[in-house]
Amino acid sequence: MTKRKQAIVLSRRKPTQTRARITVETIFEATARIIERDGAGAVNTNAIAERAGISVGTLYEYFPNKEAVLIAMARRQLAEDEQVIGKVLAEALGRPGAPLVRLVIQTLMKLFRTGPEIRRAIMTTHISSGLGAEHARPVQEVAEILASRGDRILPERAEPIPPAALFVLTRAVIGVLRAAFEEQSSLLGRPELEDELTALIESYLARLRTAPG
Amino acid sequence: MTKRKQAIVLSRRKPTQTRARITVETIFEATARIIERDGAGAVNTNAIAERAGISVGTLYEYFPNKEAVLIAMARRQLAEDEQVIGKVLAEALGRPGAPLVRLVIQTLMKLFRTGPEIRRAIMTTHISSGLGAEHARPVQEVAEILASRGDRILPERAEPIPPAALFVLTRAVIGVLRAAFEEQSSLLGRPELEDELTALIESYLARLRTAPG
Amino acid sequence: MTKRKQAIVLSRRKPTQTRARITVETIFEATARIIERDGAGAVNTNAIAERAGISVGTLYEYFPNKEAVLIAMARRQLAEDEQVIGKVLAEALGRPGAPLVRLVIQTLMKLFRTGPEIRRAIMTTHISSGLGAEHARPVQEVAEILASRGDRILPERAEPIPPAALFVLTRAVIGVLRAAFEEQSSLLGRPELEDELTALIESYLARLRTAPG
Amino acid sequence: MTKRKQAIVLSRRKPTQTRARITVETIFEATARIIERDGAGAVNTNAIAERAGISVGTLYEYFPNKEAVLIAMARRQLAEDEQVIGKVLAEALGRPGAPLVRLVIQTLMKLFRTGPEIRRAIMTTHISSGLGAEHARPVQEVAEILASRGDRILPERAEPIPPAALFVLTRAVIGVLRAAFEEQSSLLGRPELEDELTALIESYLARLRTAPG
DNA sequence: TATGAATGAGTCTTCATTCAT
DNA sequence: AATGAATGAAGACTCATTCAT
Repeated sequence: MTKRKQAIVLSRRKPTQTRARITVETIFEATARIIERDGAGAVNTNAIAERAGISVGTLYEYFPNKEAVLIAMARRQLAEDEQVIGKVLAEALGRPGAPLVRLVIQTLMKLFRTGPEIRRAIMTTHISSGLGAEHARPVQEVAEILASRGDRILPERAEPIPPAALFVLTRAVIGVLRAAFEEQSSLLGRPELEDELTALIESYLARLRTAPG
Repeated sequence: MTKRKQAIVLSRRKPTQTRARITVETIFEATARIIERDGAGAVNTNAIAERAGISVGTLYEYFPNKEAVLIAMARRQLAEDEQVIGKVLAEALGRPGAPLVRLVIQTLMKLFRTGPEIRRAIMTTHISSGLGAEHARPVQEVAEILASRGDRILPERAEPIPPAALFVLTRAVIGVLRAAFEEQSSLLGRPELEDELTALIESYLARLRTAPG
Repeated sequence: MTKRKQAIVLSRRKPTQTRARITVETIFEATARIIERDGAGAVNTNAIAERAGISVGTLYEYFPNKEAVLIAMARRQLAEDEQVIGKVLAEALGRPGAPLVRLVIQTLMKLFRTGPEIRRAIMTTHISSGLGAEHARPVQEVAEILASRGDRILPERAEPIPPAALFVLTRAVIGVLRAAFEEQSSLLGRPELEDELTALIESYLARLRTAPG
Repeated sequence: MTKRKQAIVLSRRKPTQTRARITVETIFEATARIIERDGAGAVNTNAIAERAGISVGTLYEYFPNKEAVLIAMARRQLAEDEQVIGKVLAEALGRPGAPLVRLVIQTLMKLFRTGPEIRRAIMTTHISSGLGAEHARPVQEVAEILASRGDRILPERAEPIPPAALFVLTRAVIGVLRAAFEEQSSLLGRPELEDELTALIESYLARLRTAPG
């Protein structure tokens, strides 16, 4: 019995996981499309399953409940955001003189511009589920990198940026962007917003540089 | 019949309006308590009516649908916020040397700290209903006042603050505060947050002062 | 049609093989544990298979449907009960002067006391499936033995005990015990119950002895 | 649909409590008919509502959940049983020389004979819900009356019947009857069953009369 | 104006059963 | 023989809204 069981586990492992990933992806895709076409209110498990071309039962094989689908989507989105920003940052850090803050903000703006409806819907669930803190992770990550690279960003400052400053820095950025897309502000596409947001952060960083530790 | 009806309406107008205001207030109060005690998910018209001590029918006499209740609450909250901030600002402007920005931020922080659950719930509906822009009104108002009082806030600047700058300014502030309470950050009660947020705004204002129009 | 009702075929494969018997036993064991831990409502084929360490498919290889599992369990339990009582009876009959009725009742009480939840659940299904008559078989068997041994139990009586009397006798005993454990009566563990039940049967037997055939 | 609506209109005219009673009765009636026609497994809230000519919502206005409907039915049945038996008993006690035990058993048999499917279904739920003890109430009541009327039933006995004896007495009777209808025994309609059950109880009572307190 | 019983479409979720591997 | 992912019908329950009184 034990022998057979182990053999099966080993042999089925790979194909199962690949198929699972595909199914999950299909579910996310279906959910996104529903939000896009009919609004967040139209999201329900039956609709998701139908659009995904699977049965509700299968959906529930992958997620314990409806909320879990949205949370997983939010997390995946956040992880993707992190990746994108990380890549931009890495590239910029390797290029002396690159406008770091502006680049990051540009990247964030681009992210927020694509599929804002979907982003809003999944993030709302995410926050409602008490997972709001995860929300700022992509920017937080960047901020931490910038903070640790004090020699480049804040050359005159030896001490690390205090937590409150980091919090303000990151939440200010995403707060402005969130507001812009929540309000469907016409500024979202415009360079002024990018300029001002960059100015906000840079002036703050300049202050941090000279502020008493 | 019509004649008499009108006469009655005219004669009862004032008491009726007072009663209406009381009923509306009772509905708001009931809704707030439900959110507070059982979460936003427990809010439904029957529950509101029951807790308010009225019938669902009456509720629908005052509001066309459930969403309208939440929107009205959000608007009232926003109006109240405006009042509070306006008062603080007026007082501060009358007192030369008062730390305007800090005072406003302190006031905002206090507002966000009280009944965060309720605030979040009604604001979420508000935003979902596409009314997100109203959301920033209290701060916007202040910002506009400050901007128009350029002589005091931005003495060296003649031109009005551009819209994008105003947007960034206001949304950064509420974005930070929103994040703090959505994430239930321990920073919410602490003076560091106030300090850093004040610093953020003041450094930005300083930059605006000297920036090319 | 997902939930296809099949004709009652009690088992698909004959457990002639040792492995088959082990698998069936494992299924019973798993079912019993689920009832014990989470109640009869938690019994479902997927859960049984999972806990039994087999796949649902395998379960369906041994039983045509869920109901069949419970019925088979009930029957096995009943057969076990019969065995136990038969052994007690045989031993008592070989020992002149042994309190037959009391011994049987003691044995029955002990049986009902162990795993009452499981017993109830499987017996309920058993009865619902119209197999209630089998339910009294262990006691019936005993009663028939006693009846046939009229010379010892009812010495003055030549004729066999009529069916109605046998029915009343047997069902009264199991009825009292069933009630005791269904009502979770505190009497279940007490000697008074045993005494009174013995008295009930003995007084009835005494009457039968003298009653007109 | 129109038909139903009118019926509702008519019933709405009556006082609230009367209407409620009627609705509850309609729900019970519908449930009983479903059990009768399609078995206990066919009972579901939508079916009940449909057959009752009301909406599911209305059903849930009267009962918190499906189980509650069955429990309420069981309780009403039990109360009715009590009433019937009480009446028979009162009448018999007023008539010296009346065969009390036999009359009660006759009455019980008649009760068990009518609508056995329904009785079984609602009583099964009742027991599953841990309310099994209520199940014996009608007979218990009678037994207590008989016990307190010791002068008539057990003239030589001064002390009250001990609880265990009462338990055995009552559960034996309902146990036999329950078995008879659960097994759909052909004895249910026959006088032999009545005779033997009466004999069982009377011989036990005779023993109790002379037994040491 | 107020009432609140009634409505019923809509949602989530479960689970017995199948079948391709 | 065994597997277990997939199925999808079914069912419990909710709640925004209406309307006759």
